[in-house]
Amino acid sequence: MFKRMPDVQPRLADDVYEQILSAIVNGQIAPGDRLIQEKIAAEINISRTPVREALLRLEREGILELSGRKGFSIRQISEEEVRDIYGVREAIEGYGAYWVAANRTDARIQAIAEKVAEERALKEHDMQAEFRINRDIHRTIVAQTGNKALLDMFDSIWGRGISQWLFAATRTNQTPPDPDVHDKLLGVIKNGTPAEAQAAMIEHVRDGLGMQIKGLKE
Amino acid sequence: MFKRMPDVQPRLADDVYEQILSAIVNGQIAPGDRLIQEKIAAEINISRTPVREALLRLEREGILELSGRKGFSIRQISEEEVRDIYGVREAIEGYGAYWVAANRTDARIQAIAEKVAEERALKEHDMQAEFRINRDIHRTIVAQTGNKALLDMFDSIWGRGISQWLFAATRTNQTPPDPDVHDKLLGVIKNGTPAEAQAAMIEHVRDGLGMQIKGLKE
DNA sequence: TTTTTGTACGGTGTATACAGTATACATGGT
DNA sequence: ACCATGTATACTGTATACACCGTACAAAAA
Repeated sequence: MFKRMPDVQPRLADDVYEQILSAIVNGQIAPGDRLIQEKIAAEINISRTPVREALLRLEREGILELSGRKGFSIRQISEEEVRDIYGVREAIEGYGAYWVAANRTDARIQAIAEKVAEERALKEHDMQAEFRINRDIHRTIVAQTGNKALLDMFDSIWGRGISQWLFAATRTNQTPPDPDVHDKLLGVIKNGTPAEAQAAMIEHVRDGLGMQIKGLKE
Repeated sequence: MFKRMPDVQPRLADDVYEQILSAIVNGQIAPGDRLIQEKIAAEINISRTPVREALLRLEREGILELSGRKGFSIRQISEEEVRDIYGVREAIEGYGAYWVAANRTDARIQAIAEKVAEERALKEHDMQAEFRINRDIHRTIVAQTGNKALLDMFDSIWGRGISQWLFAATRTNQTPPDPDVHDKLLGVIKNGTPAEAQAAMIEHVRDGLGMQIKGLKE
């Protein structure tokens, strides 16, 4: 009763972090835009300190970069880095698929199936929505392992690709939003051996890399 | 000529970060010790700001935690978290071993062999030295992929275990520093199929987990 | 014009100052 | 002795102030 005090006092920096990140995902901040500490601080009526903390965190996560004294901006990543990121995804998500297939449960399969259904039900096909649901599906698979550290890695590696993903996706928007692909993947996780599930996931990720590179090259 | 200006001006926070981290690895900071921003700042004659940035980063990386208003301290992790960490290691390092075996090169094998030799040559068997060389071996394997993102993940996940590892190792210091284990692993990477290399690495990591848990339980 | 030099400005990094709150300790009542 | 209450202290989090330096632009020299 009387409401419990939270263990750790909230930090403005966390808010700012969330706001900036979702602004990137929503396309309100584009590559090339300059993020100035004081500007942001003034805009939301707080001081530079928490804003700075948020920006530094985003920098460390590879999402932003600091260009000399011209402020922060979305980091442009090279093709090699994209390949690297997808390599990590193979490692993490492949492991996740393996684990889920090895520790199969109705509840776990169900959780994933729900996300896939969400994708199928998706009406608006803007890139941001596509991105989110796609990430959610993959994230849900990894989340089924119950391994928090693994999920952290997942979030970390997906954070890096954000802007690039959206950029490439916008270019090659012939990209069909085929939920069939995910259905197939789910099928293997549901019925295949762990090794098969892992292989299917890795192949699926590789396909994504192909798209990405194609979008980058044009 | 005339020396080049570094692209980005150095930050005191990075120094502080390194210092605190190595102080942890060297055992100068033990679990339970309280890290107070002002104290640290005074000790190295800088202001609280960069110290705070370093501490926040260490907190985000799961190495430190903030306990109310009692300052930061080394984060104690549960057995479940240890298991999680080792799961991630299986994913990342298993992938690394697979990759190296699949893209075998004399130079790559050599680089790893050198580290293993270093371990064998090790004279002082204090826990910190053991920890470092062990990590270096594993890190070198992953590094051979040339995948920077993967290496980041490696560093990230190893950072979390530091204190726990040292703690457990100190307890069960019957732990023999057997370089044979790593030699065997290297052998599989050198001569086996990629799948075999991956399996060997995963098994090796699992053995490590066993030790860790044992040390934790006592 | 073109190039150099000066200068104001913009932006980060660091230091300091302020506010708020949990913790610790002391004090007094029982 | 023990518990409750008050009060000081010790931290963190946030705001503000200062220092420094690269950039941009303007003015002067060629």
